[in-house]
Amino acid sequence: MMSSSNECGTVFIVDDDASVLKGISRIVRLAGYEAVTHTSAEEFLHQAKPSSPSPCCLVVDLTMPGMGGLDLQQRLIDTGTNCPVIFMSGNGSIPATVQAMKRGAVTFLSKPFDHDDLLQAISEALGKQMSVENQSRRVIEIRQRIRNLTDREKEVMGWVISGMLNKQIAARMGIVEKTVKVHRARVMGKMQTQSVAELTRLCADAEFPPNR
Amino acid sequence: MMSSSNECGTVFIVDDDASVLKGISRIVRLAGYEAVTHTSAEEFLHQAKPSSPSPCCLVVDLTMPGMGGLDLQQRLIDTGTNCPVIFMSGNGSIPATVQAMKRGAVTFLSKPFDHDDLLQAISEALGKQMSVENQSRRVIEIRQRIRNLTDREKEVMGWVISGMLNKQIAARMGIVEKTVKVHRARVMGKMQTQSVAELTRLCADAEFPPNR
DNA sequence: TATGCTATTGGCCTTTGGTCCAATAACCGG
DNA sequence: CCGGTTATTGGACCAAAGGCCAATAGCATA
Repeated sequence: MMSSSNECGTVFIVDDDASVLKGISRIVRLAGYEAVTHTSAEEFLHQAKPSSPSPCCLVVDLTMPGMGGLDLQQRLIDTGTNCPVIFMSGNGSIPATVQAMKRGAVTFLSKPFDHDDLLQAISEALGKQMSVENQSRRVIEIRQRIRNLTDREKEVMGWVISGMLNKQIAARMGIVEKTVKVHRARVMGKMQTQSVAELTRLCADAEFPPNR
Repeated sequence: MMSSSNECGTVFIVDDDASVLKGISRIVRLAGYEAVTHTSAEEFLHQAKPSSPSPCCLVVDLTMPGMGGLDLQQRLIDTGTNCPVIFMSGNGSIPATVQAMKRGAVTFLSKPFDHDDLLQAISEALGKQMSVENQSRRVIEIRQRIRNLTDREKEVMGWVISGMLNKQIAARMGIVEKTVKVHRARVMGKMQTQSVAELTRLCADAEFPPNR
């Protein structure tokens, strides 16, 4: 449970070979990371808990009985699990490497590999994870605010960030300008923005599109 | 000079083996693309003309006398040349594949490869090229408008898209509000925008940051 | 020196945006 | 039927943004 000293990330390791798990686990722990091992992709999927406190990444073998590394990676993508993947392989093929990298793998290590290469990949993965995680957290926050808007308010916001005047918005929505002002004010309040510029950026980040 | 019929893209092919050039060239032309061959990376760099009319991509061998495929790819990146790269290799290594993909290669084909794999890769590359090119064209357009702004106008724009009021901007710049209004009006004119929301999006796309 | 561009400011007036207080109406779950 | 939420509108008022016309000053280049 307790890692060595400085808690700077969790590394999930998945390989059907117990000795490999043991070896990599040792390397990872010595570098100050927490290591969690699994002997199959299925086991990992059942037990893995999403990253809450510290960033994490996954070191996985390409070929395993049952679900392989590529399948696992695809599964993570499908379930929206944001966790960088580092591949290992004894007899990896170029096509497998291409596919893994296309899907966003951090790197693809051929066994046997240098310990430093692994640690460097882990460092890169955790760094990437952290920045993506930060961005993701922000987007989730913004979307939460948007969910607190009523349909009418969302509609008005869409027009506002498209640069329409209150008068024009009112015309399009078939209501009076005064009503638009009210909705607009509520939008700014709920979105916690002080200006249209800010609001525009928030919506862009949350992929909330302007109305045509 | 004249390609077969439908001009839907140019494929630059670089390989030191003339027979390979000939073979691939034939496949590419039969698929309706224009093929341009070079026997070395150096030769390509000297003679290549940037894409003006039709989209283009590059099919390059990994290992060649002199500058290799990876070196060529790096060179293109360094010079800001936006051209998708497809790698070919007879005896490619995993590390080379990883590096190529990390730098944005479309794919990495092991010789001998299926003709359809190559054509699919080319199709993907040209599609990518086109969308990137469109986006890039837009950004260049916006930056051109920004270049037409005077320093003072740029400064005001930075404050405007950060959501500041004219009064606040005036205070920060040590000038009168009236002057800010004038600059602001010129900014909206030169940037061809009708609203702060629009302006904010243009600046975001052109990576022109709001003032702190 | 003259001309042109830029920055700066003033006044005046109109349009827009935003706030406060208040009120009506529809709808929904208890 | 009542209380809570949402949508809607009104009036009064103030602040902010923009347009139009005009003017001064510094600077660089022809």
